[in-house]
Amino acid sequence: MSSTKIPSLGYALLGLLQKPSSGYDLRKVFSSTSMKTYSDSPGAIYPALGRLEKAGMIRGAIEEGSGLRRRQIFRLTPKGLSELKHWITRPVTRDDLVWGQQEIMLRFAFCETAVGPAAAVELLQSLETALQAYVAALHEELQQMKAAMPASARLAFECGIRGNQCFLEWTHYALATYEKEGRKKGGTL
Amino acid sequence: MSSTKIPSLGYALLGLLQKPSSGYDLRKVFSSTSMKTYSDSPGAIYPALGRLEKAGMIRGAIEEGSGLRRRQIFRLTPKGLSELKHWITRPVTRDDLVWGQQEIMLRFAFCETAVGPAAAVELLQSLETALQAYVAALHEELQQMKAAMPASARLAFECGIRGNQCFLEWTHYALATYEKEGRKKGGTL
DNA sequence: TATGACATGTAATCTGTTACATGATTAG
DNA sequence: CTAATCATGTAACAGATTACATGTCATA
Repeated sequence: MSSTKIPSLGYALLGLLQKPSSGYDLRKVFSSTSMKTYSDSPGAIYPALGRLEKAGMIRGAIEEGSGLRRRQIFRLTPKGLSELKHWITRPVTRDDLVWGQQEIMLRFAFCETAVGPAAAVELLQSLETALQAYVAALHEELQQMKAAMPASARLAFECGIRGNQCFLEWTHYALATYEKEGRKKGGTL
Repeated sequence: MSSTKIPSLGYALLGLLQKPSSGYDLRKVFSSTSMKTYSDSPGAIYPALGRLEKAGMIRGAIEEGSGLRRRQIFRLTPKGLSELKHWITRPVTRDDLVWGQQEIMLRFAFCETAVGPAAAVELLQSLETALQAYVAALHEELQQMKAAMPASARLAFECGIRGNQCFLEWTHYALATYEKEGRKKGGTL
């Protein structure tokens, strides 16, 4: 629907802004904890927030009078929440896998709070399907090329296959976890 | 030694140029096979080759008279080979792990042909050490945070841990493979 | 009053993406 | 002759990195 392309960092910010935060808060999330893959530099985050605000995805309000220096607190707009949901719920493609789990995991991590547990299960199923095909294709590629590769190159390739296989097993584990949760709460999937 | 910073794509090109190739050859490597993570667009590769040539890492020579259109074949210079070796053999840091296996695997894949099998074993050992510490740290972080996380966020975190654990197991497998190779050839490690 | 943490931003530079432009050679 | 493939590039733009600049507040 919206034609503006949002880079990965933008979606990370949208997801985190489900809880209203200042730019500084967001930087701390990126610099501490996991998510260190995203830059915590102000030169990345403040311009990104500016772009999101201009696109109407978030709205900043200066927090007054709380003693400290002026802090601008950003919140998701309805449009921003909608965009976040679209990004999360779209099916997993081969390209998503080629270009690293990073972004898929971000989608999954935000899924439950932004869309709901049922969407998390759907995302996992989509991921499972895509991974099965991808792992099979990688196996085939290895068979065709392994004769012409030096040992280290072959091992590096095998590492990629194992990583994706591990990822696939994780989807089973995650689905089983949701099934258990579902039974406990008696929800309809 | 050399002060110019080379981005990941630059090292990928240096590694591939162990076999002299044209820009077009390199693009095909990126677009087909694995390594799809690197862009195959001419706007990325030709400028990158130009920078490497200006830095004295590679040298291009126009291939004449072979019937086709002029093709420029690039070769590693001694300086370029030295830079490649330095990049491959430097110890694996925590940051290398945080920022994805991608680049480490590239180093490993080129290791055997650029430096030799003994260096591959050293790289694997360095990687193993770094991974053990990293996995332990991730486990600890999970323990501290799991109470405050929604299920999907916790599962996403666990996915990261499992992935690194799988990666660690791969290093054992790869080391075992090299040990076997070493015994077969009677080399001294 | 000086230091450090809080908090926000800008400017220069580099790299990558997208899209376009060019030209040679080969297959139909 | 025309289209596709080989082969190389450029230009405009978006986004990230790095480094710098600014200013508040608490505390030692």
